[in-house]
Amino acid sequence: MRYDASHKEETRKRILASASQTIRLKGPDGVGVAKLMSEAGLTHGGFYAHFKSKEDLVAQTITEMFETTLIHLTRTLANGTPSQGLRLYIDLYLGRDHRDHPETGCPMAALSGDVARMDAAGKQAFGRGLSMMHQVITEHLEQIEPKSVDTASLAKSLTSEMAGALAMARATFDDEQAESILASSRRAVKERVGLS
Amino acid sequence: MRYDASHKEETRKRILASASQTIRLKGPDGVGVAKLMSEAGLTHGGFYAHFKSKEDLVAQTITEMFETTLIHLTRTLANGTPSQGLRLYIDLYLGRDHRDHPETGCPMAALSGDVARMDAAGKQAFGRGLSMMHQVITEHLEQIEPKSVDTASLAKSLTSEMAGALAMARATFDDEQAESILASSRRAVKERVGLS
DNA sequence: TGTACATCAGTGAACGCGCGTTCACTGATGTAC
DNA sequence: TGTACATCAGTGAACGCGCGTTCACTGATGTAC
Repeated sequence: MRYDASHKEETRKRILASASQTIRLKGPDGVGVAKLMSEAGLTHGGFYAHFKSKEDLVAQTITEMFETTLIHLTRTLANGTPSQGLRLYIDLYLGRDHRDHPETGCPMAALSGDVARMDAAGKQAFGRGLSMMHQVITEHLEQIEPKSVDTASLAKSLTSEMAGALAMARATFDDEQAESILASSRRAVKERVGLS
Repeated sequence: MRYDASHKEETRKRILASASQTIRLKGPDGVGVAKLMSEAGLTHGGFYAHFKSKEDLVAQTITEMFETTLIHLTRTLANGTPSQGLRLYIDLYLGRDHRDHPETGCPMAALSGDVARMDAAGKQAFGRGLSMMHQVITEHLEQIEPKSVDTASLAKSLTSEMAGALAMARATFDDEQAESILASSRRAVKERVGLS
């Protein structure tokens, strides 16, 4: 059973990758350690060789989620001109596919409520991710409207609206209502960045 | 131990009132039935005389929360002129006090993530509340800018931004970052409704 | 080259605990006679 | 008016279960001699 030097790290990454999906889907309190380990093809006993506690795992998955989300954000924004890239990101973020797939989607919309109830580690991971999202969007906005009074402030406001709209759309049973919430923010966000 | 006709209903309301606070504070999965009952001065066994299941209780508390929130919204908007009322509501909603007290605050910011993972009853209660919030804000916006192209759409967009900003502010450990997120949306929301 | 031993990622039984839910019971009071 | 009984909100013991965490163990392989 002895493995090469990188094996343990690979296993840790595998646990994180599957946990980050299940946690977004069921919530941090919606899955147990045993389930998370079995999804990674392991038994629960080995968990504590990789993580200090379940809380630690959750904080680490939050970091993971934001890393993946940031890569996706950067790639999407790079499609076509800065304006085209931004339009695409807005449509994807506030689209039906994203609404229906929290497991691979933005952690801001999926987990902010849970993180608000966590202690330091989780909030710090979330805050770091949030700050990177804001930064990437701020820099992108500067390419589009270099004269905006406060691009950083606009980036935060837009991010909050998008995450909020997605969270609201997911929290209603009425499909039409959900779509109308997303459509309202799709329109408003585009208008606010001069894409109307 | 026999009580008058209204006693049972009063007890139910008392359970709902204390549960609605604890559930916003700890999350639906963060408190058990026994704790919720003891907070209402009762023992856990009596729970099922009032509610079909814990899920049922959670759905009913969501309705409760929105009712209280709507009363508060309506009262706040009625302060001074329509513009003054709206300004006050924005400042209170996106203020430090609201951020620090989810237990008496807006259910949209506190519970949307959890509701997204619930089944029909919870989502329906949330969707109904959301729809009433949108309606009250739409009607208020019409008093301020009767010429806006689509007041209902604007109301939804603003609501999403405010709920999103509050949720983000609560999910970071860094006080300055949280304040900056709230400040960005305070400014943006006011600007969007012509209160700058 | 062949043997003995150390390493350590992963296993699985076990822990105490709190969960949601059920149910036989209590006992104060309203109602029937 | 006085007694027997029905009602039913609330009690508390008990249920099976899954939770997070601990720990003695396994066993394939690298290393020492």
